[in-house]
Amino acid sequence: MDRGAVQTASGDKRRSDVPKRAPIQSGLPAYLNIVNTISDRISSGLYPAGSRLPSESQFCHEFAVSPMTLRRALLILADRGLITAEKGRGTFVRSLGLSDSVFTLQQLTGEWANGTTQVRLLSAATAKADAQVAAVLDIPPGERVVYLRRLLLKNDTPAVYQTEYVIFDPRRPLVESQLKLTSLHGLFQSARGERFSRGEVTLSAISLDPETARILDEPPAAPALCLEHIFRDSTGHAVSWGRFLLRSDLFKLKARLGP
Amino acid sequence: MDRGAVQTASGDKRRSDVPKRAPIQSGLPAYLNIVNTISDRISSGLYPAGSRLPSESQFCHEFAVSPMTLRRALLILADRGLITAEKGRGTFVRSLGLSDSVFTLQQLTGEWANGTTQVRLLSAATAKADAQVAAVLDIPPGERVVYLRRLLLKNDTPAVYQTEYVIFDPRRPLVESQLKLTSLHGLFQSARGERFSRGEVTLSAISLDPETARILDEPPAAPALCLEHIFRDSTGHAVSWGRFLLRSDLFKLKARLGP
DNA sequence: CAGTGGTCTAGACCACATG
DNA sequence: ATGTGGTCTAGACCACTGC
Repeated sequence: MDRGAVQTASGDKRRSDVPKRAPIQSGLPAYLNIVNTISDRISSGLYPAGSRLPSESQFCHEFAVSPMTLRRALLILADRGLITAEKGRGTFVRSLGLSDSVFTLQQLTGEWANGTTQVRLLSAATAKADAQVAAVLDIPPGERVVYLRRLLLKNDTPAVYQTEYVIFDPRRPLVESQLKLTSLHGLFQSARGERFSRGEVTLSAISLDPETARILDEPPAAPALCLEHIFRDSTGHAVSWGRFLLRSDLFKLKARLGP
Repeated sequence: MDRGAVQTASGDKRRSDVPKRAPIQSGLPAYLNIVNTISDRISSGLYPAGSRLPSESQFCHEFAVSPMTLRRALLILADRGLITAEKGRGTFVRSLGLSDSVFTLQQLTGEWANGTTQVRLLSAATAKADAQVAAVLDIPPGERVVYLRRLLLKNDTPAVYQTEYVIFDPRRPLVESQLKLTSLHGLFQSARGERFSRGEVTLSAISLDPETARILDEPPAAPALCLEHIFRDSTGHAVSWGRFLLRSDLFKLKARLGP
C-alpha cells in the first residue's frame, strides 16, 4: 500500500483517492469477523486443540488488518478461554475443561425479572446483633441491626426465601428504601440503595430447616441453593449480610463451554 | 509534539531524539496503571455510581497516552462490569448488583488440585443405554455405552462422587485414556481426551440418595452440589454425560463484586 | 540470531447523541 | 455543530523464546 504520503497536521480530508478498507462482512466490525472466523476454525477442528496458531503477522496478512486490530481479536479469544498466547513462543489452542465453566446469576434474574414475580416482605424489625451477626458485620455485639425477611413468588409459588441483616444507620435511611423493594429486579440489580461498592457472594447447597421448608412449600430437609452475600460500602465496612435460599427445583445455573 | 516528520518506509531507528514514554509506575504496562487508577477512583467514591466519567480525550491528556491505550483500559473496566460506555453520550460508572456475580469452577480445582487428592475408579463397564441415557446422548436405546463411577478423596475423606456415561466408539479408544485418569487435574482440566470442543454444564442442589450418601460418608438425604455435564465433539454430537456430586460441607463457590 | 507476542503511538473516519 | 464513544491504521520498540 503506497499511501505513506505525509498527512498534514490540519484536517486533510481528501481520502477519496485512497482505497477504503476491505468490505466488512455483514456489517460487523473487522475484529469481530476475525474472532468469529478463528473461532469457527477452532471448533471445526481446522486448528486442533493444542496446536499453534499462525503468527500474528501471518494473520495480519490474511485478514488485511493492522496488528492492533488482529491483536484485539486474539485478546477476545484469549478472554473467552479459547486460546492462550505465550510470549516468544506463539499462540495455542486451549483444550477446554470443566474448570473453565463460568456461572452467572444474570440467567436467574433474566428468567425471573418479568411481571409474574412478586416480592413479599414477611417481616422487618430492628434487633440487637447477636454474636454471629456482630462478627460478620464487624460491629459490637448488641448493636442495633435491621432484620429483614422476604419471600419471592413466581406465579404464586414460593421460590426464594431471603433473610438479611442491615446495619442500622440513622443518618442514612437505608431502611426506608429497602422496605419499598417490591420488585425482584430491585433486589438483585442495584439493591442496597446503590451505595455499596464491594461485596462477596458465596454459593452452596444446604438442607432446608423445617420452618423455611414450610415457607417455601417444600418437604422438610429439602435441598436448596444458598446464596450468601455480604455488601460493603466504599470504605470496606460491611453494610449488610444475608442469604437467599433458592428452591432447588426452580433454580439451576447453566454454563456453556467452547465456541 | 512536533514529530510529524515523515517516517520513511525503511526501518528508521533514530528515535533517541524523541521523548520516551512517560515513566511507568511499578513496571506495569500503562493500560494496567490506568485500569487500577480509575478503579481506585470508583471504589473510593471519587467517581460515584451512575456518574459520567471524563471523556476519553480528557483521560488521554491526563494519563498522557494515545487513544488506543486509554481505550484498552476502559474496555477492561467495562469487561469487569465497573463501567458502561454509551456511544455518543459518555462512559458511566455502573452500580453493581447481585446478578453481576460470576462463579468459576477454577477455585474448586485450585484448592483441590494439589497432591493430597486422589481419584479412585469405583467401576467401569460397558452397558446398553437405557431410555434416559439414549435420549441425552442422542443415540438409539440399547446402544453400547461405557459407565464410569469415580470417587475423589481429599485427605482420605470422600469428597466427590462422579458418574459418567461415555459413548462407546471402537475407532477411538476413549476408554483407555479415560480409565487412566487418576488425577483430579486430569478430570477437570482437559479431560475427555481433549477431543471435545463444546459442552454444557449445569449446577444445582440435590439431596443425596442413600447409596451415594454412604459412599460419600454423609448422612442420608444430605444436601450436595450437583454438577451435570454434557461434552460434545466438534460435530456437536454428545460424547459423554455425567455428573459430579460435591459434598456441600467441602465445596462452596465464591464470587467477588466490585473493584 | 530471527521470530513471536506485548505494548504503544498519533493520528484518522465513522455513527451516534445532544443542544 | 459539537462532542462522544467505536473502530482502525501503519508502523514502532521491547522482552522473550528458540535455534
